[in-house]
Amino acid sequence: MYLRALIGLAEDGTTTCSSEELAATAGVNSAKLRKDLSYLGSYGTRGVGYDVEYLRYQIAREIGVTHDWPVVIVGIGNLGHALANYSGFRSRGFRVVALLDADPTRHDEVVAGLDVRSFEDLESIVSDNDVSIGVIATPAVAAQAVADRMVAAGITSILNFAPSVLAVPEGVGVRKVDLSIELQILAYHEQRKAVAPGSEDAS
Amino acid sequence: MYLRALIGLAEDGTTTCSSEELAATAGVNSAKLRKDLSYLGSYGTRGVGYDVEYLRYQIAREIGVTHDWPVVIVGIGNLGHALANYSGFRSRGFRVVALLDADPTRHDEVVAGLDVRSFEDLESIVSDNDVSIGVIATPAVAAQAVADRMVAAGITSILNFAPSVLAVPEGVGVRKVDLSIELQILAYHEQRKAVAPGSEDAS
DNA sequence: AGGAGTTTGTGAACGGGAGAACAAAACGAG
DNA sequence: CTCGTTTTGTTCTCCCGTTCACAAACTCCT
Ligand SMILES: NC(=O)c1ccc[n+]([C@@H]2O[C@H](COP(=O)([O-])OP(=O)(O)OC[C@H]3O[C@@H](n4cnc5c(N)ncnc54)[C@H](O)[C@@H]3O)[C@@H](O)[C@H]2O)c1
Ligand SMILES: NC(=O)c1ccc[n+]([C@@H]2O[C@H](COP(=O)([O-])OP(=O)(O)OC[C@H]3O[C@@H](n4cnc5c(N)ncnc54)[C@H](O)[C@@H]3O)[C@@H](O)[C@H]2O)c1
Repeated sequence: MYLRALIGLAEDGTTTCSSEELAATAGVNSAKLRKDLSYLGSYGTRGVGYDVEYLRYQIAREIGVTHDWPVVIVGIGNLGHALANYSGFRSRGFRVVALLDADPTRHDEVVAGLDVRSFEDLESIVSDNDVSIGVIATPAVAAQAVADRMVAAGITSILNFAPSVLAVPEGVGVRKVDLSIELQILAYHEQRKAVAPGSEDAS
Repeated sequence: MYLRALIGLAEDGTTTCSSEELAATAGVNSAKLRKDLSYLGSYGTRGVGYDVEYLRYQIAREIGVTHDWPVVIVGIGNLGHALANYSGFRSRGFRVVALLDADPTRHDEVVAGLDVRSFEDLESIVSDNDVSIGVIATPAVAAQAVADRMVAAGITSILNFAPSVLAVPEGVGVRKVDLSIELQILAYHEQRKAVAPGSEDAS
């Protein structure tokens, strides 16, 4: 989030910023921001603030997005199409190297300049491109099988959009994005507001 | 997550389950699950476990998804199309009542059985359908303006896919889904694995 | 050079979630 | 009816993220 805020500030021509400004831009408390940044090193100047470009590079280096990460997307349905066409990944250090789908009727298609390939090609694509990050956008029933195959092929980080709990070996990272649950959380707070007006907790 | 796990168990024909089973299905610790459920009430039977159907209803009621929530989606680009076509929302208690876009060339289109309408129609749609939840899938630069207008129209919960920090009045709920940040978190752990093998923290 | 004004970096207090552990409750067998 | 078994509900403790508050460090002005 700080990296994103810094990129925004840099685009606006800001060269220097205080922890207060940066925290406001990122939407967090300034003490938290300073403490977070202090874990990376002492990149600020007391009485002055942080150099936007310098701090931006330092955070990017720490996160590991100074070079591009190759990514494969599996499941080129509604969501897979959107992800493949999303330009934001490219500009944030990720490069989609392949789109895979189990459905042979999809293999003719070209999406975002890449042709949809067979899921069978996973292993060769992963080893040829040194891919370590995979995105799962298949139906929930297929997600575990896809994940198993990804892990076997050498992928060690998975972003899962399917609403299912994935079991993976130790050392493999998984993050889950579950849109229905996000909506349900909103609905819960809505209901609370309706039931107990005045005592709602706006988080 | 528990609700989803319960639905899965119910589909498999399970009528009763222990906190241990349910926790394993949902991917959490059983003590945490019991504590979470205890906030809703005492719906289990000691020595037996939980009745799947009963607990499912109780959780759905507590969350507020026993009836459908109307939802509007603003920004029918790549992501908006995917969301509009997603059947999972409907089956989890959400009903997309309108698709809005500022671009007039999109207004001819029909997506998922709904025609894309002008953003100008927001106010009338919200009041006619009693909509309280809005989804933002526009570019980041437009997100704040869209949010302001949503709030003015009466929407009190926003799910934001644009990578920007939204400022909203007290009492309005906002949740953010940021796919790039999810990937960056994965990349960070990847880099740590590469730099310090053996000391990785698989979360 | 020195003092006033800023802003960082960090120690200390706070709050809350997560897990271990156990008493209370339900059930079935004898 | 009683005892043993199972499983919940809850307490207690630990740990970690967040925030406050302040000394240290830097700039600028006189
Ligand atoms: N569309 C959305 O906006 C949205 C929102 C939230 C969650 N999701 C979740 O994302 C996932 C994908 O959603 P969608 O709407 O794109 O579904 P979809 O049905 O449109 O697409 C799924 C694709 O996966 C492919 N597939 C199926 N099994 C496969 C396998 N074993 N290996 C490789 N590919 C396989 C199918 O051929 C299809 O092209 C689902 O789990 C859904 O719940 C989607
Ligand atoms: N496509 C993805 O997979 C993806 C992934 C992550 C994040 N996002 C984010 O989601 C948002 C949408 O992405 P996208 O790929 O669908 O972009 P897109 O450009 O394909 O679609 C954006 C749509 O919003 C409409 N729009 C623009 N300004 C508007 C306004 N003021 N009011 C109403 N509608 C407006 C445009 O006409 C367009 O149809 C972006 O903020 C993007 O960063 C997208």
